[in-house]
Amino acid sequence: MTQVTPPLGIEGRAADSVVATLEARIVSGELRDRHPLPAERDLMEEFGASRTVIREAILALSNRGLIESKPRFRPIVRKPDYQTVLHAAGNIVQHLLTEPGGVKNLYDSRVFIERALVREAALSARKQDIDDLKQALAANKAAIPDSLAFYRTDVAFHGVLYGIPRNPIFPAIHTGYTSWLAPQWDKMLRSPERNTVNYSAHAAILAAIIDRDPVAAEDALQNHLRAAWEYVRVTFEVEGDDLAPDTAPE
Amino acid sequence: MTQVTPPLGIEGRAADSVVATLEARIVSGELRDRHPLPAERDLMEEFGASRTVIREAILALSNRGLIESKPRFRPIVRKPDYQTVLHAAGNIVQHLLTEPGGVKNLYDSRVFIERALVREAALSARKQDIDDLKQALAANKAAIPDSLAFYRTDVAFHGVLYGIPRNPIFPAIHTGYTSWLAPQWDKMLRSPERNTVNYSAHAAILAAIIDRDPVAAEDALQNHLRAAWEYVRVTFEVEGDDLAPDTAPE
DNA sequence: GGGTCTATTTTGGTAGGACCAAACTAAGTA
DNA sequence: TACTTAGTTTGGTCCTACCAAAATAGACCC
Repeated sequence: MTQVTPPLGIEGRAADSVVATLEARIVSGELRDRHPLPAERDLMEEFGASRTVIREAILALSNRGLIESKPRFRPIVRKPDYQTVLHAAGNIVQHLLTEPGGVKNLYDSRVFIERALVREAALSARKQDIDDLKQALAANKAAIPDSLAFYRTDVAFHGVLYGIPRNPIFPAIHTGYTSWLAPQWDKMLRSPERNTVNYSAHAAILAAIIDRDPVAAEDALQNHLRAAWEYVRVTFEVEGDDLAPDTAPE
Repeated sequence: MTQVTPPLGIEGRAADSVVATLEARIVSGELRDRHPLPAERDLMEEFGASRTVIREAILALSNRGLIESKPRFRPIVRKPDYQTVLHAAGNIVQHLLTEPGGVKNLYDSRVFIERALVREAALSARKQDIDDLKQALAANKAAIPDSLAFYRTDVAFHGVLYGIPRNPIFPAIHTGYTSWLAPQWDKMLRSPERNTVNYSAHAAILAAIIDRDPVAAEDALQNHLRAAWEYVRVTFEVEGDDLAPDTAPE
């Protein structure tokens, strides 16, 4: 009845302006991080929009990672960081991993990155970095009997490598890799024997870094990750060879 | 009035099941790529859900990149690929770039990746790769007088590097970099003189690759990108020094 | 017959109202 | 002060209605 339908011509969707405004408020801090979003009914009053539009906007923000929206709870504002980006990408990555060669591609990219990381570490790691690696390695060694703890220290050790470039993008990538590849990794059988092998590999990498030998570091890292891949591959017959994308007969 | 409110207890949001089903149909190909999605009213009949729920699901899929939804047009199905991931991340990346040091961080990560890429190229580029690089370089040279065309061939040259590992993730990363950094890049003044400098840098990189000299290739690449950064920095006083995040006074 | 203009039907976008159940608050009680 | 409970938000879902733009069908002309 009381249908006005404003301009609309150039506007596009009405929810977009709401999204943009809320987005700006979140990044500006006007809507504080970790705080709840105003109630939908308040927002619709403020924006003069219907609840439909407000909900649509909230949903969009939620899907973009700017808002954390649990089932029946008040949405929580999440100021975006490098972590958020990876989180947003996560959904789609899951699909890609199911495709033939998907896991291999992702793993290979990880190997590629980490090869460059250890090389960088060997060339320009600071004393602090070396100390961090030593500490992570020690924790790694101590956790050999406990496979679950070992996994955590394993991740932490690699995480130190991602921190060396002093670029927040790399730690985000690291958590991306670990979370995305975790499902594959979790299937892997763990044992103290296996842990010992991995610990030795870590030790070799660190030794090469301390020796300032980028080639040795890169080799050690590559051997380490390649061996790990072979281990999961032969154990579970994951798809994908060294180079061939592998024709998985549907 | 006719309110039933089914189980709901464990279900969570009703749209989720719709999202999951449509998601499965898209990846399975039942909903074909590049084809329009069924009408909302058809979907609500099929799923026995209200239009609200269907729209919510469509919006979610759209924000995840599985659907391309233009203002008033029928949504188009987009089977996810490595490109989609980057696209989905794009929105948030934009915000991060506005923060102090954001552009620098992203650019540095690009330098890091490409250093590793040219290194890899020098070590294991195939004849085909070399030929592609030669061809891209020739196009680059021919485009020196035309700055716009030069930019395109510039991007293409770097793109060849991203293709060498034969991993579809890298080309996706490349388009991510180019699209995300494009706004900064576009502000840069272009000129045949500047183009000549960049062309020479490309030539040096290729020469080092052909010589199978990874160190020289990496150096050439690093010099090239660092010079390019310096150029835009001094021209527009972009925030960010070599290491210091730099306090940009608002 | 093929192409162009027009009337009709579809379809997405938005509004507004209603209801439920879970979450939240506040009052009241032990 | 701590716990219970009644009342009040608030998010989730459904429904009906309407508009305008898009898609389609049909009439029309060349």
